Amino acid sequence: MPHAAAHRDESNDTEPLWRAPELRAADAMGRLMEFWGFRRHMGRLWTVLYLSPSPMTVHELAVALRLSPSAVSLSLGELVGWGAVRKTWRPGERRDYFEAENSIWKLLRRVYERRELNLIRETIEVFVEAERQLKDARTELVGEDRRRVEHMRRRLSRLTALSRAGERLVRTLVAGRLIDPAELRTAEEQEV
Amino acid sequence: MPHAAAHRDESNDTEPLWRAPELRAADAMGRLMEFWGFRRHMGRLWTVLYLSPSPMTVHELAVALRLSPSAVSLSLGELVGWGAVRKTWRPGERRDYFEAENSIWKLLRRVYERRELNLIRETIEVFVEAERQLKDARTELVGEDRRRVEHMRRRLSRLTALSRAGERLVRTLVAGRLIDPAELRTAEEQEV
DNA sequence: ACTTTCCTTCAAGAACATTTGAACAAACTG
DNA sequence: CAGTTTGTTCAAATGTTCTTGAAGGAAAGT
Repeated sequence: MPHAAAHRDESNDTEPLWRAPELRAADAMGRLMEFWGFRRHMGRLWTVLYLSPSPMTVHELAVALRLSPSAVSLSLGELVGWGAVRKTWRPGERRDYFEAENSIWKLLRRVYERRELNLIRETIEVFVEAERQLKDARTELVGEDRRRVEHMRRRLSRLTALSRAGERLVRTLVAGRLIDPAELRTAEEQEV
Repeated sequence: MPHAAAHRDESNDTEPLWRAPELRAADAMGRLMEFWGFRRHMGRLWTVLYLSPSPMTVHELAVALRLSPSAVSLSLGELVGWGAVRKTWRPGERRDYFEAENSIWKLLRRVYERRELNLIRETIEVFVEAERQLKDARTELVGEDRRRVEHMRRRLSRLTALSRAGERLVRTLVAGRLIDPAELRTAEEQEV
């Protein structure tokens, strides 16, 4: 029987009743995750696993989301890398099962720590470096140009101060402590 | 003289000393903005305007960032739409000048209000709708399937609760009041 | 050892977004 | 009122990211 596997799939085309709402929720979360800078499919896959009462295989996920197994594998791998999904096994079976990390708070924290904090830090570094360059340039200039560069330097150091406030803010979030947005507001009001 | 304009540009290829640091800072901010879901150029343009002591024309911006005037015009228009840049005029002159909105806090607030808050609200709506669909499906099912759908419904309502907590959190941020990340943590721990 | 099943990797093709130059429009000038 | 300058819009070209099917490889069973 050459098309055994295919037949199995196609004969199973009586979709379960919950497929439609599952897809809707998964797509909504996919949109959110895409907006947050991840692949759309990562959010979709995670949601299906999160809603599922038991771990699922690549094939089951592919059927649920109408994706090719390779697409599933790709995004699933990334999710595992972020700790959003874990590989598990069932005693007798050989194939892999996947289950969602259920603590969203944990996930948020991990992403902010690994990704956003790094990005802010790198940005701050560039600002600081640019500020240094401006300082150097200033000594070679006089009159109009010098005043201009001095203005730029002041503005740039405001950006730096603001970014530092942002960094502190994210660190506070990750630590789960109270966040005061006023720090952002005042960071840009202070004179240099 | 056919190439008058071109000549004017090319003769002006002695870059001011501050061009390099300006570009670096603009690119760093562009990266940040891109990560935040805007065009890269929007961050770059805003930064150049923010650093500049006086409003600038489309042409000046194009030179500073090595962009075509059309690209500048496009992203500048979007920035104006977000209130991040304002059009101004000089008494005698005919051409448009652009200047940056300097209060970054104001900008953050506006974006969170207009964009992120909307996105969360739409997501919540879909979750609620999907939950309703599951409820409907539940009545038609028995045994294993019914338990499965009930599990999905519980999970989905946890997602909804969490999103609602997120929405409140953003609203608190916009209002400039103290944010308690613990609300997120506890939102997903509560039983339905 | 061979087969089967399952997952992953890869390269080609498709879909999508960005960038640009050209055409257009508006606002002033002589 | 024709001619310039300046900004915007649009369609074509370019570049980038996604998606997929085919090939490869690991693990378990025969």
